[in-house]
Amino acid sequence: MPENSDIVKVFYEIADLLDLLGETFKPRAYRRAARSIEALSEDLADIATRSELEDIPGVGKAISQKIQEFLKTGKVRALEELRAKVPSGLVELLRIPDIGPKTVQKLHEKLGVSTIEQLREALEEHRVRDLPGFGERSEESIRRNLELYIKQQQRSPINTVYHLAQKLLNVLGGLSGVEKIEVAGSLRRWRETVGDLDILIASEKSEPIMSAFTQLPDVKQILAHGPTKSSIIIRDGMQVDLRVVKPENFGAALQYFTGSKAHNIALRRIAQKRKWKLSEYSLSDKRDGRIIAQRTEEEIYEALGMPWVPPELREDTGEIEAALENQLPKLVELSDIRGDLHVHTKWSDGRDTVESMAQAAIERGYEYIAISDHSKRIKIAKGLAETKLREQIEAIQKIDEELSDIRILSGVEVEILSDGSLDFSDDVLAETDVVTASIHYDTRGSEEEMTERLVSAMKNKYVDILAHPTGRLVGERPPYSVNLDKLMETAKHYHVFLEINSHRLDLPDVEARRAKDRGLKLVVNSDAHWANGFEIIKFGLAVARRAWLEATDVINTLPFSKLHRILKHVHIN
DNA sequence: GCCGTTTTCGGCCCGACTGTTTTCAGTCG
Repeated sequence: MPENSDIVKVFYEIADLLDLLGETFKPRAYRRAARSIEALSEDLADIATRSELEDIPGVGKAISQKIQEFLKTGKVRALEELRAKVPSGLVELLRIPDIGPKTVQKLHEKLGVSTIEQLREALEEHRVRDLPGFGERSEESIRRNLELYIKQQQRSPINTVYHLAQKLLNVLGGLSGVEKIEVAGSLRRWRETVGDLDILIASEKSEPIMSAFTQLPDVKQILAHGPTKSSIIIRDGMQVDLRVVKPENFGAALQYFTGSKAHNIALRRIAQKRKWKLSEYSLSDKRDGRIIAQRTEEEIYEALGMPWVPPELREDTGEIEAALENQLPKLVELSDIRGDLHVHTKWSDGRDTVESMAQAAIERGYEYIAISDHSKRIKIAKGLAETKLREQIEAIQKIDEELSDIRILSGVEVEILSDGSLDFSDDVLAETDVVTASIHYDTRGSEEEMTERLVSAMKNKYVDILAHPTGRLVGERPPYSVNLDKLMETAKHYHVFLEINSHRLDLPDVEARRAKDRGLKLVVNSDAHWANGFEIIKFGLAVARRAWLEATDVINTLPFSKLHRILKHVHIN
């Protein structure tokens, strides 16, 4: 069964090929359709069955037909025809920074370059500098960009970039003349990975700030250095873009640089209809240049007829329509979170004791935590055998009685074995308060096998939570093959809560949103392995917010008095 | 190729920076 993402790839490739053939507007149309489809929470096949493909924004007659053709045959003839017209390596050349369709065309027509390898040769033989409109400098720039492309075409997980950003904000925020400083871009939207880091500063004088920025001790390469906009590569390979604007333009600039690109394009279309234009400086009247809004994001959104849209939602996946109808969700916030149901201790592979984890949770203002150490099958994580687990349950009970500020639940992160059975028998599970099931080993089964394994675990009458349901670890490990629709259906039927794991970012935002759409409740857990580990909940919370989740969609926003009623077997004392 | 509170034809987001030009094209975000 073809997935939406397969047809998305087809349309992006068609767009690239049309670019290379010199088309201007058709590529945009295909990209717009591709983005719309990426945002769907429903299978194209189902939409096609209802003959509603053309209701998708950006999808008209021609694209609708191509979707149907793809669903039927698994191919799109128009794509095959385009591929036949364009040498196969050219599309990859477009991936190199600063090389666009026009440059690729020239490289191919004048120099016969159609692959990365041929480009490298042409650069070595200094043939690129002889192209019309090119010179020594542009040849050198292409050489560097090619190196960059080969070395690191990767986005970094948000947790690593987040801390780098905090450091840069501290340094740059301390420069004289800086009135305001904010991160923008995908980091402000809390995307799970970040390609480059965007920082925005409000100041009356930009040049000194730009000079200081490009002379930071960690700068490895300066990509651009203008009076208001500069880009650098810092030592660990991350690209950082800095933009300085006047304080009165800060709102418009922040809106603009936060993106996403798709969100901004959609906003501009709305502005355009009113004969206005929206730029990084202001929202203004096209006819007389009158400024309508510029100082804050709130003013700009309000002028466009909608409330301020939280950055996490700005992906053009329905948030603008919702905002226009005043139907934005009231997103779950950190202050809504009352506890954490996935916490490890020294008993298995954690670093700290039950007491210190409880103390750290109290300091965060939590009402409850569940200690859920690994089960015996996971030897590498010192998984607990039955006797150890029983000892731990007793120990936790004691500590729970001593500490009046918090409830400590006895939980377990029980391994789902290869055959779908659990690492503990039911009578052992029954002694705990909350059971979290998950998979850590033997993850290479087929989609059917992995799905069946997870489904049979969820059918166990003691399982409350399925932890990191897809198995992915953002930036490191891909998900296992699993049918998430089936998984969600089962979770709903057997009252299992799917986890958003703050360390792995699993479920991913898109899937968490689908889960909500299906009426499931989720739990946002830290998976903390030491006392300072609770703070990473902010990354899981960001996933929840990007998934449009409200407090009522997240069970660990409930007070304990209500939470224990929806878990299957909490022992109340 | 898509779309419609000026439109079923004629538009399609906006501006900074770079390198090559001598007024601009290409790329990016």
